[in-house]
Amino acid sequence: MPDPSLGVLLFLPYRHLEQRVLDAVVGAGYPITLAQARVFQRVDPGGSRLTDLAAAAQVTKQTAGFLVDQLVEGGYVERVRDTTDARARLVRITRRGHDAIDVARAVQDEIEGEWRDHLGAEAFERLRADLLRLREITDPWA
Amino acid sequence: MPDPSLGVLLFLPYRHLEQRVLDAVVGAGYPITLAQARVFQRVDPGGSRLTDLAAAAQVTKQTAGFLVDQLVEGGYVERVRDTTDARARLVRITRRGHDAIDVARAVQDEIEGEWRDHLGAEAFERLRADLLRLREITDPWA
DNA sequence: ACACTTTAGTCAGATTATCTGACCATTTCG
DNA sequence: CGAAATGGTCAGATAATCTGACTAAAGTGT
Repeated sequence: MPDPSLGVLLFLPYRHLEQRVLDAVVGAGYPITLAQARVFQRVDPGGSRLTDLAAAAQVTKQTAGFLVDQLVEGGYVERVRDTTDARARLVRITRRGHDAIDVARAVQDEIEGEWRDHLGAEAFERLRADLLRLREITDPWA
Repeated sequence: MPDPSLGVLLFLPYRHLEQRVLDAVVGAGYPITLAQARVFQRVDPGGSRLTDLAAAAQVTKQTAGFLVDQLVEGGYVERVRDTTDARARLVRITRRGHDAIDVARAVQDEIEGEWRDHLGAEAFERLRADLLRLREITDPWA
């Protein structure tokens, strides 16, 4: 396959990372699906509203609600009252959720280390910086 | 959101690109779903076996077969005999499929142009080169 | 203060994508 | 040749996602 598109080039390492992190988290005793993890990843440390989660994960609020229900079931998050708005509730990360995040972060650091070794520290930091700049024009939330 | 992970940083532009390309292709009169497109994207110009498509797209061959059926239905690909192996068939891109690809490629070029403008030509080429190197250790097919 | 509009979230039902397991036909290899 | 591997399909189950309709609370303008 000659000259893969930038889209594919972005996707390949993304999927590699995602899959390895997911495998590690599940393997460490935190069963979770990919779809659940994609929402979980977006939960703000201070708690998130369902609507915001849905927007960030680019799914409907129904889908987000469905997945949050499962995350609650798994013990990773809890729903608490939003004292500032009686319609809303906040999705908040539990202790167990934080434990799972710790596992994820460790694997992520490990993988980033591999990438740094392969590219060289300079190129690695450059890559990160370039991606951050790209985010400015590709992330509606940035 | 401070300091997003590299995973997220890779994902954001990827999704942006994918969504815009998909919207354009569908808008140009080539209805296709995301899942179908992800398989379609992997069809080799010379034709691909289902098993290879499945591996490249990281789905089971049943799923790949299901999606290829729909691509055939949409007129984007056809299944032809593989003269070298009577068990196999080749998935081959049709004329209509190539037309759809032309639309996709045009949008993709447009987006890459935007990125190049934003990052500067030098950084853009660097990014592409770094991602190519990253592919060496993240793509089982490279 | 009251009607109107917007926002947060849920309920119900349908569709799409995906998997596992079992199976058949053909090819490859000892 | 016979056993094992390979390419693919069939059947059935589950996961993820959507659209549409709805309730309740908040915000807005006169």
